[in-house]
Amino acid sequence: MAYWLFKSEPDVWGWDKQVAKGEAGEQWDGVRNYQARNNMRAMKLGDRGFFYHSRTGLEIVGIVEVCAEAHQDSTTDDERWECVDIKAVRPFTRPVTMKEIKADPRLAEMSLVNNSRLSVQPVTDAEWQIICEMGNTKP
DNA sequence: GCCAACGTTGGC
DNA sequence: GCCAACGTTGGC
Repeated sequence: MAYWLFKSEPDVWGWDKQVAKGEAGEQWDGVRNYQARNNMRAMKLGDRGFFYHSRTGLEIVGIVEVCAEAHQDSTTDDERWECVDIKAVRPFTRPVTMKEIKADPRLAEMSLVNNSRLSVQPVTDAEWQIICEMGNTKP
């Protein structure tokens, strides 16, 4: 199983809205960046991801699961853009902030740290474990 | 609200 | 196919 990180702007689509969608989940639409789209194409059913709040939160607030593999983004007719569906799994016991992530040398390779503009990113197994521990949350 | 970093566009 | 100009993102 692979791990990922999804960035949201909480003003537009935050963790609470994601939780409200329940088991059905919701498509992660609106991505208009090839690298981010390619990451979504690589996702498999059951893959897990961190749910990150950018701009007004700057912290990882929860864990999500891919509940539908890549398909056409229904918010556009442009066939280039695809997205997956994700559903909330559990919130972080304690959110892990960008500050904490930046302060840990083991996490220095994360895109979140060195390519802040990529909105859908891969996360390694090791990074996943470390961040879950930091948030006192079951992986 | 500012601005650096990055991705995309389009003229040549 | 290069690269300058432009638009967007996101941390601060």
